[in-house]
Amino acid sequence: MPFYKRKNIKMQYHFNDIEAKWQKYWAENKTFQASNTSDKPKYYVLDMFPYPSGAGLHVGHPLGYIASDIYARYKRHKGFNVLHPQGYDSFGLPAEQYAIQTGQHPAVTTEENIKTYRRQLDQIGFSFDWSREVRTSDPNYYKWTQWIFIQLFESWYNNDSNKAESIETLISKFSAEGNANVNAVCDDNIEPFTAEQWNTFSSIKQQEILLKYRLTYLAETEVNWCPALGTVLANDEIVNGVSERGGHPVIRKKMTQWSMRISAYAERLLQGLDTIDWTESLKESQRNWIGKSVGAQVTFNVIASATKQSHAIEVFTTRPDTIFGVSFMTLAPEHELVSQITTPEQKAEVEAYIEATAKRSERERMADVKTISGAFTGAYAEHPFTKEPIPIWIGDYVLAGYGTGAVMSVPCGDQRDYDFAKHFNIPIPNIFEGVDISEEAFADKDNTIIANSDFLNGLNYKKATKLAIYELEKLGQGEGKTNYRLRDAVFSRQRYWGEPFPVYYVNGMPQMIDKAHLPIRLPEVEKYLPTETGEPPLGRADVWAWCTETNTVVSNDKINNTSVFPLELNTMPGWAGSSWYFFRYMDAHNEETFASEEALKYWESVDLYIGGSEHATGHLLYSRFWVKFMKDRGFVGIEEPFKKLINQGMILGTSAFAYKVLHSFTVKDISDEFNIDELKFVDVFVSKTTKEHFDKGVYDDSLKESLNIIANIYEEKGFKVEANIDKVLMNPIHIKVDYINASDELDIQALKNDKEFGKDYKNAIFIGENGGIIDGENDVYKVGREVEKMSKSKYNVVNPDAICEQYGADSLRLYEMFLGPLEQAKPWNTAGITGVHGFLKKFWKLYVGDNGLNVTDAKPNADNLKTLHKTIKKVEEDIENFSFNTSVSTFMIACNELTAQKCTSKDILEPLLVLLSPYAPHIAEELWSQLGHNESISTAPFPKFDASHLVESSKEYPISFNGKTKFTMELPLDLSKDDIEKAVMAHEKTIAQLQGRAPKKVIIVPGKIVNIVG
RNA sequence: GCUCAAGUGGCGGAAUUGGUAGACGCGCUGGAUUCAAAAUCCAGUUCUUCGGAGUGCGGGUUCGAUUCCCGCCUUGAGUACCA
Repeated sequence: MPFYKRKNIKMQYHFNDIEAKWQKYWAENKTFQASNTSDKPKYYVLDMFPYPSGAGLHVGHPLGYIASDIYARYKRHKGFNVLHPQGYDSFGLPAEQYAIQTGQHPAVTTEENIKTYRRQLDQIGFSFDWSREVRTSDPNYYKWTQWIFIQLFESWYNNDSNKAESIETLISKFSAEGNANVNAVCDDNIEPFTAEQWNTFSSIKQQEILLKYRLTYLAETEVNWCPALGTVLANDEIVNGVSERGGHPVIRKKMTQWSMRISAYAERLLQGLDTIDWTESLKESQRNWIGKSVGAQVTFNVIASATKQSHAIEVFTTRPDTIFGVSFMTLAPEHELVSQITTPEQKAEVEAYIEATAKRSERERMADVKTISGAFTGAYAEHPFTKEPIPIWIGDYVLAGYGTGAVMSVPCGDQRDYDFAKHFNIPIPNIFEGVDISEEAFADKDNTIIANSDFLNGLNYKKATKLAIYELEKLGQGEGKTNYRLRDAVFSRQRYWGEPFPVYYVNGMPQMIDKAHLPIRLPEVEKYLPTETGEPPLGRADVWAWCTETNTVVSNDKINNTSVFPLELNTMPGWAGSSWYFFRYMDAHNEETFASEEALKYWESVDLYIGGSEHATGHLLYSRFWVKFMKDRGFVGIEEPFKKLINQGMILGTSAFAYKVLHSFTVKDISDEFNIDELKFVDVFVSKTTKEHFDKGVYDDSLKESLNIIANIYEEKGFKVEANIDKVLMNPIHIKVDYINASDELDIQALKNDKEFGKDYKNAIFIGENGGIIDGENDVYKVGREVEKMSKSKYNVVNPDAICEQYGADSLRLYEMFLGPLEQAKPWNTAGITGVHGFLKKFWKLYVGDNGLNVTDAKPNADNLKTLHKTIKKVEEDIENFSFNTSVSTFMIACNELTAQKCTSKDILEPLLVLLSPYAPHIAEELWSQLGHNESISTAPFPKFDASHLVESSKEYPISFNGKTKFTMELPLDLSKDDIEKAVMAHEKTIAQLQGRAPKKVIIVPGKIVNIVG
């Protein structure tokens, strides 16, 4: 850089130097390290756990981090002891898939990715306390994930106390009184036993029984198996019937898996939603996922025939009030009773139907809701009240997995039953008073009056339901019941890169390894694929057996099943580590426990959690589940982990398109020999305006020109061509957004020099807005733009590194906030960043002039004070409301006003810096230090708002006629209504508006408006 | 289908309890400065037939509606035969 440009280097806003300087300062001085003891009130701000992906960050990722960072910094100014940590959810599929492809150990790639991630985060200037960093793949961390798993295994859910208890309490109940009086959440296939029986059961038998009660249990369950990924998936990992990651098909398969008895917590998870400050939409999706329905379980006895023994069908219904409307029953084709009750005459039909439905994939069944299908079993059930026979059908609209897998079909009150009845000509009795059911079912509970229903006649939904349940209970054929859609969560994954279970097997029964010997470290394997025999990747480990004598992991050869036993081959799912990480940040290096009691007590729960809404039914539900469990067992003191939660909206990309002209030519006189390569198109692109004309059917000069060019090229090569203008096509081609300027003009030279794609455009011809071939500066090429999801394939990804280099982190932070409301999806367009960058330059100039610091001890004037206090008020309100976009505007307005006022007063400019510092911390720190401070601005007190500076003596009243503002009038604020009216009526413009008419009414709201009606 | 959001200039968006619709910024237009460009600064920028009209559409409440109520349309997200 030449000398003359360098001489006042201190005077200019050199954001790169400033930002590097302060990032270094913060790191060296541990500015943001939070203490677990403080006189200040605590505040815990957390970002959702990032997975360190290989692609690094794009500008969409830091949006939430910037918002939470602003809030964290603001809270420090407000005198809080702020915990604002960051870490990595570093186990996961992508690293493993990469390992499978390249053979690289996932730990190695994960480490590299974390480095990139960290560098990118650091350059944005976040106030994270990195001393508390956690990584789920770190053995010192997953040691405690394993420990929590053991605690779940050692617990059962007691419905009487409505909480999880130690399994010991259950064992003592069993040995004292058997299981008759145990009210637990457990498997449904439990046989009753007495204390005597329990005490004589073998150890294995006892373990088998206990497994049915434990909060994490091993059971053969029907799971979602993804063959392509070679693993099972949880319900929330499947989107539209295919895997969320990769979009691979998923099939149902029976496997022995670890499961989490989250269903025990269904009601508490539902109730807890009312106590937390989350968005309604997020709570709603959790409510839907939990899917509570209140109704009754009813027993229908199957009418025994000569050949069949008696059976009973259990159904769940939310409408016991409609029990007299039952005209058939429907079982899921998979229902276990189907084969037993089907009559010989119907056997062939039923079996054919079951086979046909089994063939249909889950996806087909979901997609094809309209087709009605089913089969009659030939069997009849007896109505509990009328004792009439009811035909039993099977149909695939009844799901095996919900309720009891069987329904009492009330066609007059349920549209699906109605459609089924119509289709198979089953009678549709009407049990509703004054309702026409000739066209469709009547499902409106609120307006129901029951008829044709014996003792229920004349009752409404509520009363009839109650009475029906009462009568069923009297018969012993039913009871009130609440059902939840929420299923227990499968916890095993057939993967390598996850937490190993602290579990070994003795005679096939799982045994927990004692806490003292944790962590059980992930073993080495030579390949990250399942074994040839279909076992998970850990099946490849040579050293993966547990020795109960040395309490160590030993070589598999030593397995003797007396002292050395095989270890569990599955690993834990991605959500294991992320379900409790917020506790570890409180005390990240504790080796005695997952976090000390004092730390847990001090930090309690996360006060503000910011992240994406995609975790609604996964992470956010599982975390709540684990926290409730940990509270029950006394490990933590809170019921809900995240008090307030905000979902940041997605940042979309603004894709750029160039329009390639494609032409169909009639090639005349094709000679026998020609080189097909010479026929290769030379790409000709037309500018945006031409494309718009073309879409409207206008063939402008630029299009004609481009066709000429193409024709000429052919002619030069010896072909005669005849262009047919109706066959012209225009293909939009994605262009890397890096080469587009603020006016949507393409930098053709830069595009042609692109390392990756430049060669594709080397010979391309661009025709500009004015219709000529672009050669140098003669014309510009404009691209079309469209908002799409930000993705590599659309060439609209913007990397924050480039933004930081060109405009600085403070500009990036401000611009991300300036784009719009935090929670809304919004498009990114780099062009707009010049606005906030220009603001920062102007802001800098307010403090530093060509000759040094501008700031003086001059007394502020009334205008200066008004600007400052208006800004304090607005910025404070905005931050409290998470309306960060409007604060940025407020800063711009303040800067514009103070510049116009030529304000140099330190009394104004110093507090203004504190206001700005959460948003643009680097420039604030720099100017703060130039003002003579030796301490970081980060804990400077937030300026106090003083309303007295905003008091006005007059108001510019809008004078409106019939609600339409016509002109304004400056009037003193202390004027009475009458005086205002007089003054307004005397105004010449009022007289002109009224043209002699007398107004019907004059509305005056002092300090607001005047409205003249008439 | 159901649930939840959201529809305002060329674009991102603002208007916090009903009270001057379009703040702030981008882009655009014109001007200053410059040999020139960048940068910077100044002015203008909803539409308009210059009467007005105007916040997705149609009604309503009100002196007054982007804001409240009713009905519809569109877009996005989630969910999907849940008995």
